[in-house]
Amino acid sequence: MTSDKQHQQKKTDFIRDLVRADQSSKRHSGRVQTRFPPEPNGYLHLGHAKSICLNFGIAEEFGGICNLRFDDTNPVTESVEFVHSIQRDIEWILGKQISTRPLFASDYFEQMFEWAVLLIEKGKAYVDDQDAETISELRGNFTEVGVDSPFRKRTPEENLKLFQMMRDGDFPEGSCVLRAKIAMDHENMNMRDPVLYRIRNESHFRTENDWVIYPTYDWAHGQSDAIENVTHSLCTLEFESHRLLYDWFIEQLEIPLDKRPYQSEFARLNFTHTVLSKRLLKRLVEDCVVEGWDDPRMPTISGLRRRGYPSEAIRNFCDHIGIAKTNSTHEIELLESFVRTELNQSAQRRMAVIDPVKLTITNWPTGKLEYRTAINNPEDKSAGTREIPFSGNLLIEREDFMEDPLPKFFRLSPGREVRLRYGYFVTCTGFINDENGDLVEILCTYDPETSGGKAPDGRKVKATIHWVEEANSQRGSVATYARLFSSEKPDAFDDPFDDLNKESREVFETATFEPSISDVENGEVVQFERLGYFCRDESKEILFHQTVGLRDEWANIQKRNKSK
RNA sequence: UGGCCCGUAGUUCAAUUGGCGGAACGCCUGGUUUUGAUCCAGGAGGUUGCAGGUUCAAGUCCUGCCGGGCCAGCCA
Repeated sequence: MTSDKQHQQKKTDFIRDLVRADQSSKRHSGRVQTRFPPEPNGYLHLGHAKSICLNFGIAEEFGGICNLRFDDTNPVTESVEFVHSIQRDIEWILGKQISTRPLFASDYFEQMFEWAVLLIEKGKAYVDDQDAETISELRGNFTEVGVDSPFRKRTPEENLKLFQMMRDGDFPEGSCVLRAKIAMDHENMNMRDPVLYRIRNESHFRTENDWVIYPTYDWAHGQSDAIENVTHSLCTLEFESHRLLYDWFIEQLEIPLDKRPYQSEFARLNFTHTVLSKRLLKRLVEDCVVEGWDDPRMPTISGLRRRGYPSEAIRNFCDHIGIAKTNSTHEIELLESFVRTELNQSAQRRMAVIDPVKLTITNWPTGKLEYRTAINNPEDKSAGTREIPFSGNLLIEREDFMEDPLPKFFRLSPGREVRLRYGYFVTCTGFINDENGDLVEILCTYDPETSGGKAPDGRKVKATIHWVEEANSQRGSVATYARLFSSEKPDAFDDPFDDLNKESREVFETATFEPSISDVENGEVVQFERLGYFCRDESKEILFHQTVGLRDEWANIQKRNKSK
């Protein structure tokens, strides 16, 4: 972590270099202001986390502010539900409240209308009566120039009158639009007379029925930045070719130099084994592949929060990956390693057996129950200790026993001695299978001299396994998770859903826990020793979601053997 | 097909702006360990997309190629 912090201090990505240069050359009088501009039409995901850390981070580093602005220019898809979820997710990612109140592009509708009027007066915009299909056809393509609309030469007076009529609701939806008058033969397609306003007879979640014309994103975005005094308008690579258009608007509207936002573009975040497009995420929810936007398998902020990811880990991850213009896909393992680093420090340890099988200590005094002392967090002595009941009737992980042990399998098998964590050394003397040949019980003897897990004669065991005392155990469920998509790049499939991993969730409904599990609060993450980190669900019953597993050398050995 | 952007280790980023190509994660080996975890030490991994050019010196500057991304919504 130290090396990361050092790295961060001298970190110079191309955007910070630019901001630093602008600040020292006194552009905008040295002021730095950014913004995070989501559209309230869906839930935030990991890609947004990168942008949130960037925008709020730069504002903080350079002594400026970063506003949350909702780009609510399309009443068809947006709703107040998303406003709330977005705000909550941002504050969770940031680990603190946003210091400024949220802003809305819809608050600037009147100003944008006036600017559109100005453009018309300058002869730089016109009302076009062509339908959407015709406009598209006449726009041309990469090799052919576009063709002027027959309505392109309408006079400013006529356009002014028609635009006012559009606003007044005199025309049906789709009958006309307001277009910028730039150049139909421009090599940049975005400059071929883009649409500025369209008619939508829809109620907007904030302006309600005040408007029937709505600005397009292209028309609204740069001007919203200018209104808010944004100095550095940071966005993803796909808006690179729009920058020319945004600058053209600002120039035409004669926005003063010190109020002009300057756009820089960075690569969006991608991960292996998942998708990060709103469209596909929405489909996962609607097709019931997952159980909602906050399903622990979703790469949404709410999904990760439910799964137990610490926001600190996400922030550290974003700091670590930096920003660049190279399209890139990160290994999801890298994020997970940040999660482990964080949780290893903070999570209390508990014992749980998620796939239990009986272990009976045959030489244990009948009816005897004793308590063993366990350390809550070896990385944090202040977390203290707790007492765990122990007897001759235990449950252990089915995985921790093999009748015929594979090479390098160190755990229990007939004749072998292992340590029960915080308990005693036990030696397997036998096992019982049912009529189907399935293991139902393991028989052991214990060595009373090894109380606390140490042998006075100094003999060693190769494995320590976890356990739960049966009579005093708590019962509940544990869900473990695997990748939602099997391949590294599901986007490479014609339909990424063909790559869905059908076994992305496994629920252990007969999981057992040590009694102190009831102290774990909803939403809290604990480490189940030797299993991984698990987050308690908000539900009343005992239910844990696997946050991330521990690094697992045994699993690596098995994987290697398989591929041989 | 036109325009714009991007190519450095398996992955993601560095390289004091033209001066001996490094780090993190992953992988491998060893040590420590009452979690096969953590922690510690070490290792493998590179023709800097390719070919020219400028220069005492090029990952960095120039030219050409190759590969990838984005743009032809009244989505954002």
